[in-house]
Amino acid sequence: MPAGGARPGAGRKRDPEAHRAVLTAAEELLNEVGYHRVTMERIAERSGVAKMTLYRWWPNKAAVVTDAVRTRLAPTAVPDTGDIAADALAQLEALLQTLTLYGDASVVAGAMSSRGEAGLADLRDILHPWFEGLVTILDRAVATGKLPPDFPVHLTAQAWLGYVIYRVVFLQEVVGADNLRVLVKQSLAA
Amino acid sequence: MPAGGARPGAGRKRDPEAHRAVLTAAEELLNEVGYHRVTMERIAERSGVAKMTLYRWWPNKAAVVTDAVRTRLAPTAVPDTGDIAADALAQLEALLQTLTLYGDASVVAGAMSSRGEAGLADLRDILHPWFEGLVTILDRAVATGKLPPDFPVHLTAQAWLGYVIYRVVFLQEVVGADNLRVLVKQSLAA
Amino acid sequence: MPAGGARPGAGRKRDPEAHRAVLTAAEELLNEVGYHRVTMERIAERSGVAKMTLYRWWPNKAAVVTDAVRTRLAPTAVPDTGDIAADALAQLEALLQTLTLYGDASVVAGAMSSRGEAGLADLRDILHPWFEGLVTILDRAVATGKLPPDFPVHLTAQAWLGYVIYRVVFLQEVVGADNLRVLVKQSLAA
Amino acid sequence: MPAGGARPGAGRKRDPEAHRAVLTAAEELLNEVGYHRVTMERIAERSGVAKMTLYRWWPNKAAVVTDAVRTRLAPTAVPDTGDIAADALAQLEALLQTLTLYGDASVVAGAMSSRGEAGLADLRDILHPWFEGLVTILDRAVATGKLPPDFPVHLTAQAWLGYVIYRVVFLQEVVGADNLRVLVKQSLAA
DNA sequence: GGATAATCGAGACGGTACGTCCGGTCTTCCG
DNA sequence: CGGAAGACCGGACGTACCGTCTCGATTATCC
Repeated sequence: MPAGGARPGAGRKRDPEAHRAVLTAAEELLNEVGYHRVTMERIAERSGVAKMTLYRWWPNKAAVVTDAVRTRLAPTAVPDTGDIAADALAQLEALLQTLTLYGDASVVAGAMSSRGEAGLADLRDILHPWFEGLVTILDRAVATGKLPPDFPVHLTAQAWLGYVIYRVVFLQEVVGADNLRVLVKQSLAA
Repeated sequence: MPAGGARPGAGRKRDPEAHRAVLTAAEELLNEVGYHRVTMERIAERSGVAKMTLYRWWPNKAAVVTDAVRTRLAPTAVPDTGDIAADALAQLEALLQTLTLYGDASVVAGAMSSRGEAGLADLRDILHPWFEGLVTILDRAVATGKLPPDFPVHLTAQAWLGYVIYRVVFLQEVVGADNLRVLVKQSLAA
Repeated sequence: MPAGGARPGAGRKRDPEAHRAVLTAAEELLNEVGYHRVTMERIAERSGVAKMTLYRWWPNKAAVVTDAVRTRLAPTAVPDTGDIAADALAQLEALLQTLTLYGDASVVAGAMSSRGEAGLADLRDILHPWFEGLVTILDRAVATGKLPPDFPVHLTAQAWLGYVIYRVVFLQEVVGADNLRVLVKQSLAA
Repeated sequence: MPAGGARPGAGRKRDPEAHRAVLTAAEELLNEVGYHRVTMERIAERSGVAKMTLYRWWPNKAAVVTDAVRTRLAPTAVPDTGDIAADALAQLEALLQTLTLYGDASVVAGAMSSRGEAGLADLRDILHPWFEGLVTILDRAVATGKLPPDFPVHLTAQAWLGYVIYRVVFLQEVVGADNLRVLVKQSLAA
C-alpha cells in the first residue's frame, strides 16, 4: 500500500483541445440549426467531448453558446476619427453586422430562451462592450467640448442600442445605414 | 355513404367557458410561478381543460400565454392633450408599467423563450399597438405643424420603444420617468 | 306550453345504410392495417358515419369489428358424410382457413387486445359455433354407435379447437391438413 | 477531436437495482390493478425509475410485464416418475396453476393486448418451456418404448397445451384435474 | 299538417397513456 | 485526477384514441 500522498496541484491539466472543440462545435451548430435547437447533447456529440466535461466548465447551454460567439460579437475597436457622428455611425453599423451574423435565429434572441433568466445575463455581457464603446465616443465629445457638459451620454447610447436591437432582434427587420445616420443626427442635434 | 345530413359548419360549438378558463389559468400561473415554469400541463390541469383542447386552439405555450396577457398588455388609449411631449411621455410611462406587470420573469422576455421562434411573432403583436400609439401622437404633431414635415416619425417611435425595451427587458433595470422626459425632449429638440 | 304528449314508437328509424357502411369500413380497415390499428375514429371517417352513431349501436371497438367479421367467420354448415373423421377434418380445415382470413393480425388475436376483457367475450361468440359444429359431428357418431357412449365429446372438441388456435393464433404458424388428420385419428382411436 | 481516450465498453454500468425495482413494481401492479391498468408511467413512478430508463431497456409495456413474470411463469422442473401419464398430468396441472396466477386479467390474455403484435412474441416465449417440458416427457416414453416410435410427440404436446389455453385463456373457465386426466388418457390410448 | 321523437353528421371536449427529448448529475474505467 | 462513455432521474413535450357531449338538420310517426 503506497503512502497515499495527495499532492495538490497534481493531476491532469484541462485539455485546451477539448475546450476549443466545444466552442467550435457550438458555433457551427448555431449556424446550422439555430440557437434553440442547439443542445448540450449535440455539442458534446459533435465536439467529441463528454457532456460531463461541458458541465464542468460551463454552467449551462447559454454559457457555452455565448462563450462561443463572444469573441466574434465583441466590437473590435472604438473608432476615433474626430467626427463624433461618423464614429458613432461606424460603431452602430458594426453592431448591425454583428447582430445579423447568425441569420434569423440570432444569438441575441436565442440567448434569451435558455431555461430561467440565465440567458439574459450573458446577453448583457455581449451587449455591454458596445454600450461602452458608444459611451466612450460620446464622452470624448463632451470632453472636447463638441457636446455640452450636461449631454445625456448614457441615455443616448442606450437609445441607439435600443433602436438597433428593437428593429433587428424583435422585428427581425433589415436596417439600413441611412436610418442610423438620421438617428445619430437627431440625437446630436439637441 | 349513409343518408344523414353532411353539412359543413355543423358540430358542437367551441366552448367559450373553456377558452376563458384557459386564459385565466395561464395568467394566474404566470403571476405565481413565472413564465418559464408555466407549463401546458399545468394550464390544462388548473383550467380543467384537456391538454388536447389546448393544442387544438393554440400551437404552443407562448401562444397561450401571449393570448392570455394580450388584452392587459395593450395600450388603453392614445393620450391627446395637445402637448406632444406630454402625450409621448404618458404613453411611454404606460408602456413601462405594462412591461413590469408580471415581475422579473417578464412576459416579454418569456415570450421569446418558447420552443422555436414563435415567441417573437407574438411579441411583435404585443409591441405593435404601442408603436402605433406613438406614431399617432407624432403624426398628429406633424399634421398640426408642431413638427417639421420631414420629421422621422417611425424612427423616433422605434428609438423610444427600443430604449424602454433595452433597459427594461434586457438590462432588467428600473427606469425612472425623468429618463423618459430627457429622451423625449432630446428627440423633439431637432 | 303544449300538452307534452310522449308517444313512444315515433322518431326516425335507424339508417340501415349507415349500419352497413360501418361494418364494411371496419372489415376493410381490418384487412388494411390490422386489428390493433383499427380505431373507432378511422371507422367513422371511412364509413362517413359519426362517431356518436357508432357508440349508439356498438359498445366499443371489439364489438364493431367482431360484428363486422362474424358472418364471415361463422362455419357455413356442418358436414355430414357419414364418415366422422372426414367430417371433423373438413370442419377443422374450414376453421383453419377462416382464422387465416385476415393475415398476420388475425382478428382472433386482435379481439383480445381491446381495452378490458370485452374482446374475449366476442371471441367466445366467434369460436362457439365451431365448437358446436364439432360437438354435433361427435354427438352424431355417439348416437349411431360409431363412438362409445362415454366418449368425451366436449373435451375432444375443445382439444381440437385448442390445437388449431394454439398453433395459428399463438404461434402464428401455418398448419397443414396432414397435422389435422393425425390429430383427429389419434383422438378417435381410443 | 480532443485527446481523451475514446474506448468502447466505458461508461456507467446498468444499475441492477433499478432493473430489479422495475420488475418488482411491474409484478406488484399486475397483482393489484390487473394487466390492462398497468402503465409504463405507473411502473416508473412506483419503481422510482425514470420513464426514459424503462424505454431504454424494454420496448413497451408487454415486454416489461412479461419479463417481470417470466420466471414465475416458467415450469420449475419436468417430472419424471416413470409413469408417462402421471408426468404429463403433473406438468399440465402446474401449467394450469401458473396461468391463473394473476387472476382474471391473466398475463397471458393481457400480454396480447399491448399495442402492436409484440405481446404475442412474449407469449410464445412464456409458453415454449411448457411445450418443451411436455415434449421431453413424451420423448422419454418413446425412447423407452412405452410409446411407438412414430408417436406424434409435438402434435400431442400442442394439442394438450391448446386445450388448456383454449379453456383457461379464451373461455376463462376453471378446468378440473379430471378433465386433464381424460385428455391425457385419450391421447396415449392410441 | 304540426307537434313529438328519434337519428344522424360534425366535431369539440375531458381523460389517460403514449413514446420522445433534453437538462443536469452520477458512475465506471482508462490514460 | 481529467476526461470519454454512457446510464440515470426529472419533467415537459406533443400525439393518439377513447368515450361523452352538444349542435343543428333530417326523417319518421301519430294525433
